[in-house]
Amino acid sequence: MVPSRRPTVLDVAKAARVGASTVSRCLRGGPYVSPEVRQRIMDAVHSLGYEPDEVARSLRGGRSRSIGVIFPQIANPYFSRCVQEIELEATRQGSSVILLTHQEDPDRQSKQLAVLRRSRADGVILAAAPNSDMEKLRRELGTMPIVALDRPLWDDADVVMLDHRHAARQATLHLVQHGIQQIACVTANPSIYSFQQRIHGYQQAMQEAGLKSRVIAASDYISLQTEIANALRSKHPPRALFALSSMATVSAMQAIRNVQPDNPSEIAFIGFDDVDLATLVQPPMTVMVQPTDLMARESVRLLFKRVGSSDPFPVQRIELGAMLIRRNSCGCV
Amino acid sequence: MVPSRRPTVLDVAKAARVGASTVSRCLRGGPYVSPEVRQRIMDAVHSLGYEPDEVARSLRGGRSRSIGVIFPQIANPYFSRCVQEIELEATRQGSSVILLTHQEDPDRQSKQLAVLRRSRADGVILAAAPNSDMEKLRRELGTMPIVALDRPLWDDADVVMLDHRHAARQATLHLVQHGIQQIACVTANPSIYSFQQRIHGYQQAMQEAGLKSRVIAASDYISLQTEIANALRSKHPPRALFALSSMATVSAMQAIRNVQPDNPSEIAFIGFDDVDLATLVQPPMTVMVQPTDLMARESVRLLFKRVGSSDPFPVQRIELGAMLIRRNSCGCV
DNA sequence: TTGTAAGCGTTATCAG
DNA sequence: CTGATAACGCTTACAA
Repeated sequence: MVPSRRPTVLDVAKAARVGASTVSRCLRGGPYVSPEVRQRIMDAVHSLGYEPDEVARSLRGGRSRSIGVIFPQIANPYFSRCVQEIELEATRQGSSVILLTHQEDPDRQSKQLAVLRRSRADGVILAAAPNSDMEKLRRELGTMPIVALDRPLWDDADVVMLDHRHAARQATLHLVQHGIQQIACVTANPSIYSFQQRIHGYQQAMQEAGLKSRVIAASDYISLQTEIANALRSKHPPRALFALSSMATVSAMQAIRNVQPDNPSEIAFIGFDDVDLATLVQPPMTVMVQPTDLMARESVRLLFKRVGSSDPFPVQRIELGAMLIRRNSCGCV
Repeated sequence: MVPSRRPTVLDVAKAARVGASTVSRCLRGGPYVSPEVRQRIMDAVHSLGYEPDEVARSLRGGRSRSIGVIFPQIANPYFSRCVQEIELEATRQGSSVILLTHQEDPDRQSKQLAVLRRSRADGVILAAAPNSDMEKLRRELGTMPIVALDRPLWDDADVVMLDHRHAARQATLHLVQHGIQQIACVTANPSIYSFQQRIHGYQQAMQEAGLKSRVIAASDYISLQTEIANALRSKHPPRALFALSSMATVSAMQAIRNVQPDNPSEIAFIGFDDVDLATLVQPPMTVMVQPTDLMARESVRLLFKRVGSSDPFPVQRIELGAMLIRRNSCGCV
């Protein structure tokens, strides 16, 4: 009878009347196996339903065929798309994904890194929490290669991200070209790198245009909305809003609707990251979209290149451009 | 000097001048360790920076402290929220999440299950692909406990899901109560269980009301939109649309806009799952929302209960209710 | 209370 | 070409 426990190489070896190492060699496509023996082994494998045990493999070999992904959170159009694409690419490469979130908290991030170290992840893709202690983080990585996504780490760490500054500058300039002068920028938690850079890009564009910048920030959805509404009702209200994330986009749209229910197009608008119904609000929303899939895929590929080759190649810092999808909220017709 | 390789129990044992098993016992909070020895061990652990190796632990102990999550896809408001909540709860329970997608393809699903088996996942949370061969799936699980999410498996498998039928029936009835008679239901791929059930719920409500049902289905975003537009332009167009998913929601809204750009509120509308800008389209969108976080959390808890206790307790089939968020698109004022 | 030794399932090494 | 054997790092009997 078939033993109730999972069959091991030894069971296969016994059934095929060969040694364990021959089974191993055969299974991993190694040479030095006579066709005849190979046949016997394969038969045994199938009849026993043998499958190699990844855990034992990892212990023996060092490689765990899994990569860690640590993101701030997942329920957000940008990160969820990244996760999807990473999963697809990792599966293609025969690795699995251990998914962890740090919720923008460096301490939680440390814990999650420890999880990956202890489970011997082959590498890490990380969108780091703000105020991370980089020296510490570097140590916490141990020997795991890392690729930063969306937010860079230190100088000689691979990173794949948007050219946040440039993207924000372009969006702002677009608004300027529509002849608008009072342009405010609205953002969630500005201690986050990507938002910081976008703020800089916005400010730079405003300065170039000789305009005064105005940043509206708040860390949660609701208070951001209130802040924006206040600004809109103030003495000198902004005539255009540039939202730096999908969360800020929703807050801003909400605020506009509350303050200006009858004529929302009075206030020009550009959002960041495409949201579900962007085409269906009135006026249809102009947005900066990131090449999310590309970024995610590249980060995985880069990571696997690091994992694969022990001799290091030059650091890669990939900064991709965003695309402005012009609909009508910006003032375009 | 500290060895360059990661320290092991043996290094700690040596440094603390005790046996390896004492270190192990001490670290896992076992009894039978004198305070004095414990101190020496702890010191050694800290000075060496020792961390137990999960891989070795799994190999020895059977438990891998990781659970597998197989979803159709992730870039979707419903599943991404589920993933987020599952990650949070799993982390709380000291396990990590291996995230996999099957893209509604049973073959890919089989492969992903194999991944989990081979990496000895402690359990699986699965939203199964349509047309899965349940007998096969059951075998493919091996000894891993499973909890079905969103879509059930076989009779004696735990499941946490929406009462899809009831939810759809309620939404439909709500439309009926507004005095509308021509109500069409629009859905993506109707071979998916949850959509099937929602269709049944819709049909049941229509029948109860003595009305004729009409289901508009297509498997991709674009063709669904075309189908809907055609229906809307037909001889006897529906006067209300009930979309069964967020994807269908977007298609439907798009179609309404294309056909009826000036007066979108001519066509009543209820969507499924809250989308980003649901409050901001005109008229604000009425939607059925699922208790996503609760469902995700419960599925993890249930799974861990199964993993923890070897003696089986009764099968749990948890069906939660959805909530109708009444805004204005349904006809409410 | 503590230490020794035997695995867990694989694979690399190195003799046959 | 093939097969013992020794790790990989940990835990769990079983002895001491």
